[in-house]
Amino acid sequence: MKIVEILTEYSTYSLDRPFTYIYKKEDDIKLGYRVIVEFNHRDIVGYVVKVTNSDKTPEEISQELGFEVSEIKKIIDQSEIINKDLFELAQRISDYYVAPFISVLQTMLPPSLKPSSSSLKGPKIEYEKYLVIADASEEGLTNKQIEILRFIKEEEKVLKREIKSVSIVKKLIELGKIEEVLEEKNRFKTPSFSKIIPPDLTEEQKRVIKEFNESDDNVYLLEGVTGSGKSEVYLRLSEETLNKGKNVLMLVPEISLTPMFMEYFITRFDSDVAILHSELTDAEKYDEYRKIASGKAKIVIGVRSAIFAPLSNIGLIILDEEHTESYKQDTTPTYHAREVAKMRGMMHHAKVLLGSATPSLESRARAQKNIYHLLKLENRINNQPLPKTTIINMLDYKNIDRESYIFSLTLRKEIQNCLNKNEQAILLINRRGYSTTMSCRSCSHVFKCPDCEIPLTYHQKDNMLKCHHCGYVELAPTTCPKCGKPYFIKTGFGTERIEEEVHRLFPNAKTLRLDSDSARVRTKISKTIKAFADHEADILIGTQMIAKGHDFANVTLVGIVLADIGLSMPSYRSSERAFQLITQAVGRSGRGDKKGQAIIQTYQPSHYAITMAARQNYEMFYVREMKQRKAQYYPPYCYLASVKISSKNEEIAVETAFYVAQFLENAFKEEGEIIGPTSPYISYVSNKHIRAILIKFKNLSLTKAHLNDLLGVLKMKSQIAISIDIDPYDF
DNA sequence: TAGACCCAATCC
DNA sequence: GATTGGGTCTAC
Repeated sequence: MKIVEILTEYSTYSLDRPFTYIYKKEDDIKLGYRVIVEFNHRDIVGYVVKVTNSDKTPEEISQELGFEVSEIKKIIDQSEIINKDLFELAQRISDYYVAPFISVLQTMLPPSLKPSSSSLKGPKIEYEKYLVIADASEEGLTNKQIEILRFIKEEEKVLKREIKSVSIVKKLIELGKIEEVLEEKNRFKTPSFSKIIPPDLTEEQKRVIKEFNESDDNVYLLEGVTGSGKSEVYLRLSEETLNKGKNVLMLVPEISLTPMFMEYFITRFDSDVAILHSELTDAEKYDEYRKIASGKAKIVIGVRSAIFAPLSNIGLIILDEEHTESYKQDTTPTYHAREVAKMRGMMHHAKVLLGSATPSLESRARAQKNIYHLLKLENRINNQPLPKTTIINMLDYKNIDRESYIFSLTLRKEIQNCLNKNEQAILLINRRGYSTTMSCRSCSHVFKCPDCEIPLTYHQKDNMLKCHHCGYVELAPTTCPKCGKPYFIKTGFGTERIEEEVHRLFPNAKTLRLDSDSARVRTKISKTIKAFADHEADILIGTQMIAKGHDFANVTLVGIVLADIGLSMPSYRSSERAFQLITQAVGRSGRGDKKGQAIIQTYQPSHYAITMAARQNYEMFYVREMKQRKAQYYPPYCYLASVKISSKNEEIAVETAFYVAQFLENAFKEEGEIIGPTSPYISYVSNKHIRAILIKFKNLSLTKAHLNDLLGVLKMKSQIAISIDIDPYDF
């Protein structure tokens, strides 16, 4: 008999420990298998973390442990779902981010494999039936049968469903002439492209590649202005890694960038590429995952969670646009792909390459201190000039177009010029939907989310009001629920409104819109990007999704409709975020032979994030912002951790938050600075009141110990939920 | 995390 | 007296 320790599928701190079961049957049961067990009157999925043999009877074991042990009901897997490396990685992540271990496993694995009941409904391996020859002798067969037999012999292996003569096939199988074999089917079809000859490298690129190769350092930061050819460096270094027989893991910040990189890799290398991102169906994810795990893929491209790809023998991990916030997960486990990449790099002795035109301050500061090896590309390819940039002060009436309060005179004129020359433009507005608020014209009633109490965004396309924080939606009303009048005011604008304005002012321009609303339709993102690249539209309107990394040769104008969004956000990173977004967006202009320009509309024309982004001057921004961070004591000068307390009952939330703050004050004393409790920017989401406490500290292991103590004390409390975020972004 | 269990409020 | 709802407890 075996004593088996399992973790339950429940991802909560109070259950983050093994539970003991027994298994009497002979079947193999090993660490890393999923099982079904009864747990508190319910069948759930468990994950095996330890198996020991025992001669004792169940009664003796129960006696010894002091509780009744029950039996494992069923074994789900025949092999471990993750390998040893990933298991160890999960432990490190759980430890670093103070997250329940099972929550890490659940984020690492595709829907079909995760230790959770939902995985049982997920797609399974799909097989395809093939026919092969078992006995090629033709004696006693009819001519028709011989025809089919010879055909299969010729082809060696034939898809069963492709042979129409079902009855003959059946007969041949009966006679033992041919037999069926099952092969796993891959539901994701990697597109094919014809191979291209790599471009010549610039002297700068050669120097950077040489420096990378000659160094033994682990982590590199490749800082290169937009258009300086970072992608080509990634490709060359990947090639060398593959030639050494090692594999490459490449992370991109947005789904919209995977097709581009996939094409780059496929057109250059013969090795198999696997893709992991949310445009894939669960079945496709599962197949790609198995393809990687079985060693069939040498290159993996994907977004944040692809850092968990079961790729072995990794030689190089690349994070493109390493500053991107989407690399940080904001739910438990609140991991950052860069940190995980570093952990994996250490474990595999793989080099980690972080690339960006606008590195995050943390990374750049580390490079400054030689923790990362700094590599620089200072010039654009072919010495293309940087786009000419104009900042438009929207407060100045002279700039205002009387026919449009959204576009300034300059932007409107330049869009027209761009269209006249048959060139393309990108308009960036970092806000989706039509209007940011909707209110009643007669009684001023503002439509708000019933669960979060923040104004609802009006979406014209489906005529609905949506909450951008919790996902609440309702049909847009025809009359005011308060006073019954049918007239409304819509203030503030988003992507939909810009698109409408463009149609009004430039009726002949063809437009495409891309934001996370379009991401709801599978493959919409990649299709839109392709359509724009093929010049099927003149103007692309979108959120930050379109600002990063794309290489559209015919784009000569980038308009940032309102650069201030984000600057007013209450976060210590808001300037950095705005600077990066604007710099990246400006960099989309003039990447081909034609000269590009960018127009930045703003109400804060002298804000340093905006002026320095306009000049694409990262170094000056870095120095300026580091001063700011030092003065206010924020990262990279310290570490941050946040504790969020949420409850349906506001009083309990507040009370607990004060208790937690006090507990942490006592624990840290001089070792850290406790801020709060505070009401976060959004303090009421999905019917829950939230309070937060911020810890600024230097000693990470000490902090984790204190946080674990806190969890120990708080475990028993009901009606409250607690979440911990290490290196939070929303403060 | 989610059901069982307990107690109190509420209904007819 | 039965039913419903909320809060608390606990799991191997």
